[in-house]
Amino acid sequence: MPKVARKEKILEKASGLFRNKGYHGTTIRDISEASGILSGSLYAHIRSKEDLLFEITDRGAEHFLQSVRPIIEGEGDAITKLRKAMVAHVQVITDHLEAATVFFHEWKSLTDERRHMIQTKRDEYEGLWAQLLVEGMNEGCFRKVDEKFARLLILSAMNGLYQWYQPDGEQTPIEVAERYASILLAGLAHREGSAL
Amino acid sequence: MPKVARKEKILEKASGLFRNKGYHGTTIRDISEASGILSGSLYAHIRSKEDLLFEITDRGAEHFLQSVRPIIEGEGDAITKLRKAMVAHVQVITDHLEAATVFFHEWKSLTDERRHMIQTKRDEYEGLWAQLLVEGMNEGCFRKVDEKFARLLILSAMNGLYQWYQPDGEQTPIEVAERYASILLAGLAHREGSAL
DNA sequence: CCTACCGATCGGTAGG
DNA sequence: CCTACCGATCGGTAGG
Repeated sequence: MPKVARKEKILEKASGLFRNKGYHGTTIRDISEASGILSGSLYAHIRSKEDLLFEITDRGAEHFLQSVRPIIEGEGDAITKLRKAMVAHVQVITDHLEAATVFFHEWKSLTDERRHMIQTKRDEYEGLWAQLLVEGMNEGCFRKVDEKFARLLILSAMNGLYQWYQPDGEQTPIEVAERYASILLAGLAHREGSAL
Repeated sequence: MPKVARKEKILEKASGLFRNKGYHGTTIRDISEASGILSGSLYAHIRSKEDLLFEITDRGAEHFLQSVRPIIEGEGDAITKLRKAMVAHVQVITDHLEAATVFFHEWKSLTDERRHMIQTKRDEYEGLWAQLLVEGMNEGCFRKVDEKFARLLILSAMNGLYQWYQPDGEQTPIEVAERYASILLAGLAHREGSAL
C-alpha cells in the first residue's frame, strides 16, 4: 500500500475509534490493530496521537466551512440560502459521520495552541450563520428573534443528527435537511392553534 | 465532614471533571486532588471509578424523568404541556449542568450491564416525548409531521444548550425554554414570507 | 515497518 | 483516611 493511502487508512480508523470510544478512551494500540500495523510502526506515519486528533478535527472544520461558506456568501434570499445551508451542513455530517462527531466532541482534548486554531474556525463558521440570520431578519423574511439564540437552536438541532442518523436508514440526507428546515421555518404548531 | 457529605463532594467534583475532561480523560488522582483526599483513600467511599460514572449518569437520568414525566402524563392540551415539558427539561440542564453533560456524553463509557440500564431510562424518557407529540398531532394542535423526527429535533435543540449555556448569563432558564418553544412552535419565518 | 523496550502513569489494594 | 505499593498499560523511541 502506498504511503499516502496508509496514512489515510490510519486517519479513517482513528476517526471511527475516537467517535466510538473517545480520544482518551482510544489507545495507540487500538489504532494500530485497526490499521493492521504494529504500534511502534505507527510512528513512521504520525508524530503523535494528538496529531491524529488535530488532523481529523481540522478536516472536519474545513468540510463545514467549504460547504457552507459559498452558499451563505452567495446570492439569493435568506430563506432559500438557509435551506441550502442546512442541506449542506447536514450532508457534511452524514458524509463524514466520524470526522463530524470528533469535530463536535473531541476537539476539547487538543492542547492549547491547536485547540485555539480549531476554536477560530468554529467561530468563523458560527459567524457565517449569524450573518445569514441577520440578513434574513433585515430582509423581513425571518421574524425578529434573538440572532444568537436562533443560531444556536438551529445548529444544535442539526448537530444532534450525528447521534441518531443511520446511514442505512430510509431517509436521504437531503430529506432530513428539508424536514428540519420545514419545521424550523414554519414551526410545529398549526396556524389555527391556540395563541402563540 | 460526615461520610455522606464527603461522598457527595466526591460525586460533585467527579461530575465537573468528567464534564470538562471526559471520563477517560479524568484520573482517579484528579478526582482525589479535587476532593482533598489522597487517591488511595478515595476507595473508602467508592468501589471503582466506573461506579462514580454510573451514579452520576443515573442521577442525571432520574432528574429528567422525574421532572418531565408528571407534566406529560398530566392534564392539559398538548401545546401547553409541550411548553411546560420544555421548561422542565431546560431547567434540569441548567440546574445540573455537569450531571446533564455526563448523562449526554459519557454514558457510552459504561460497561455493558450498566450501559443497558441507562439505555432503558433513555428509551423511557424519549417515549414520554413521543407520547406527547403523538397526542398533539391527534388533537390537531401540531402539524402532522414525522413524530420521531420532530422529537429528535426538539431534544437535540434543547440538549445543545449544555454546550453554550452560561449560568451567569442574562437569560434565566425559563426565558431560554420559552424562546425555544416559541421558535419551535411558531417557526422562524414570517407568515407572509415566501412559500414554505 | 518490525523487534524490543522504556519511563510514566494508570486504577486499585494491603495493612494499619 | 494515610502510607506504601503493585501489576498493567499507556504513549512513544532506538536500532535495524
